[in-house]
Amino acid sequence: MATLKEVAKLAGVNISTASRALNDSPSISAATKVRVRQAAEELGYRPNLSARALSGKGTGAIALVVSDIMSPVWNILAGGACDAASAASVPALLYCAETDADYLDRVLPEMISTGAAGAVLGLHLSEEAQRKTEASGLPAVLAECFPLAGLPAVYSSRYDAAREAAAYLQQKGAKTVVLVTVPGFDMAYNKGCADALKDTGARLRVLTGPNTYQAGFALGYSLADELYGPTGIVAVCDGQALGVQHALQNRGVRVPQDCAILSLEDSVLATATYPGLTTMSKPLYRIGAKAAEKLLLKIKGQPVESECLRHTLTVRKSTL
Amino acid sequence: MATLKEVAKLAGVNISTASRALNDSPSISAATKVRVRQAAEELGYRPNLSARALSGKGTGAIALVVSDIMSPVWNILAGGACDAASAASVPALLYCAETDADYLDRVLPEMISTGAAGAVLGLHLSEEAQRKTEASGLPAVLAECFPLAGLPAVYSSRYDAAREAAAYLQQKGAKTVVLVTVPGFDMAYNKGCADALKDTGARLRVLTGPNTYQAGFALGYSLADELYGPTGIVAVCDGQALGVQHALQNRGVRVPQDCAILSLEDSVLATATYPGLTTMSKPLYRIGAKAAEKLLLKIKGQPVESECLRHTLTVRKSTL
DNA sequence: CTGAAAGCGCTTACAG
DNA sequence: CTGAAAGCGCTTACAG
Repeated sequence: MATLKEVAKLAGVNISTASRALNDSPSISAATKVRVRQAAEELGYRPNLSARALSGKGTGAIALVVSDIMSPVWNILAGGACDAASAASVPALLYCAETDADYLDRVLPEMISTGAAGAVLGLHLSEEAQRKTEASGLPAVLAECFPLAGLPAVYSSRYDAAREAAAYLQQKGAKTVVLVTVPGFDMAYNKGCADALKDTGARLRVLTGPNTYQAGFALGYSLADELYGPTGIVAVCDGQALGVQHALQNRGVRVPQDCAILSLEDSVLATATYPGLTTMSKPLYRIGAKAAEKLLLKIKGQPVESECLRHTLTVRKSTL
Repeated sequence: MATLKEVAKLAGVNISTASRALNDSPSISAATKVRVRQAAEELGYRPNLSARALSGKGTGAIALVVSDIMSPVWNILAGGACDAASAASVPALLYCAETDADYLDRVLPEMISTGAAGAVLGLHLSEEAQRKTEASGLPAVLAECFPLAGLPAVYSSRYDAAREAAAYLQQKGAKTVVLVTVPGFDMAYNKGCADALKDTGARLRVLTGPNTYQAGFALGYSLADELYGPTGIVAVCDGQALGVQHALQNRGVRVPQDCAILSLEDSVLATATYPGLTTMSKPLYRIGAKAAEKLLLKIKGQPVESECLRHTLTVRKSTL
């Protein structure tokens, strides 16, 4: 790789002039800039980011941490953040951290050591983890994680999604709404459903199980025996939703006629099934992208605010 | 962040001694090593990777390039590579490149500029792109991409997967095997199926369409009219396979009794459907992990060989 | 508008 | 076994 020194030599200027020309400093004559740029072009010059980092500017690299890149949900968020980073031509470092402890003990120190300019935090972080991140001084913005400390976040409202989903099903005729969720998950889902059904005469049931297709299937199988009258299911994850759906269909329950199903995710699973799964889709790609954009602003010292992005209802065939 | 200088001061040694102690140089007394390490621990010292990179060692960061992190296939490969990198505690830079041109014009120069020590190339690269990568001097290993130039690769055999899939269906009674593939895809799939059916009396049909559920659905719909006798479908991707399956079922074709379906991927889609999709699964996670491990070896100067990893047959309910 | 110099935090010959 | 010094490739006050 050509270095700045060689570029400067070819352009016949001092290395510091070359540096300024390439960084578009206002105190450099247009003629010089042109000359230096041509030289850089000719040599295929690419700045060494490590050197740049060391001399003050930082590599500009941002870290992207998600709980699991292999999940068909977090990978979308990562995709949005990655695209935003590449649009701004800053490198993106990928980290996976499944637990708070792993994040705090391993990932956070590693990010700092690597010289990341900031981090997009696309995973569920406790208040303590959020506080410690802020205390570390590393600029960070949360992605699809509710802000509990001072860090800004880009996220979608689970409460709203659940409330609108339950309301939608109730309006379509459901007398019973079943919320299928995961033990330990955000209670905002429960509250949203409950609020939507208040004073409607429809009742709410809550079923919990692991976030998997198999668990949903088991839940659906037993649910089939207890279905009386028009029912709507709000599932917190696509996998669960499909498991429930297939078990019900297997037991002779017609979807959506006897029982409608709506998921609060919107992964590949939602479209690759028949009948297609209706979803209140989280804008994960945009959340990832926006979080990265805000991070870049924050790194530049600009103030950034938290932002709640709207989900959108995508009606497919699992609801009326 | 504490610097090496502060650690050295606290340990009462010269900075170069501190550096060597931390890097476990053989020419440092055990007692000194202990002292320096305690000092580092006490200060929460973390080496500045940019500085290290600049002074010769490289950041050690490896680049991870995939065609699309949002795909439920490539994200698994990325997950394997990411885990391997973190096990070796080297940072992983994530890049997405959908085309050869984007890879060559944007990603490759960026990786070099960022000072990546090497790259795991988890995308389909033409011979030219492979050659240019090698010429760039950046250590690289291909992941799930057939080696066409000098770069080593970790991949699975498409020919074998297709051949075994077709043979399996034929043995289960299929008189016609339909290969559902994507225009422009590797012809090894076609050849594998053809070879498997040679001299069996079973015939091969090839249908092509985009790699999507919708395209598969359309294909399946028209295929339903032309089904005579026991048929087996080998689909190159899960999305297509499911589309075909659902369309057939929709048209009254029983899966697997009238028509068996086998996919050559094994994404989340395969398990989150009913009946479950039988697959000849590519070991994508292991491919990603192994490619990263080999890359790390290659960076250290050790010779590495290409390796073909076996797929495994996962029988679910879409075949007899 | 441009140049000479210092410095970022490390590693690694070179002495001792 | 340890220290003093040079150097990696940049950026940025400080002079001029």
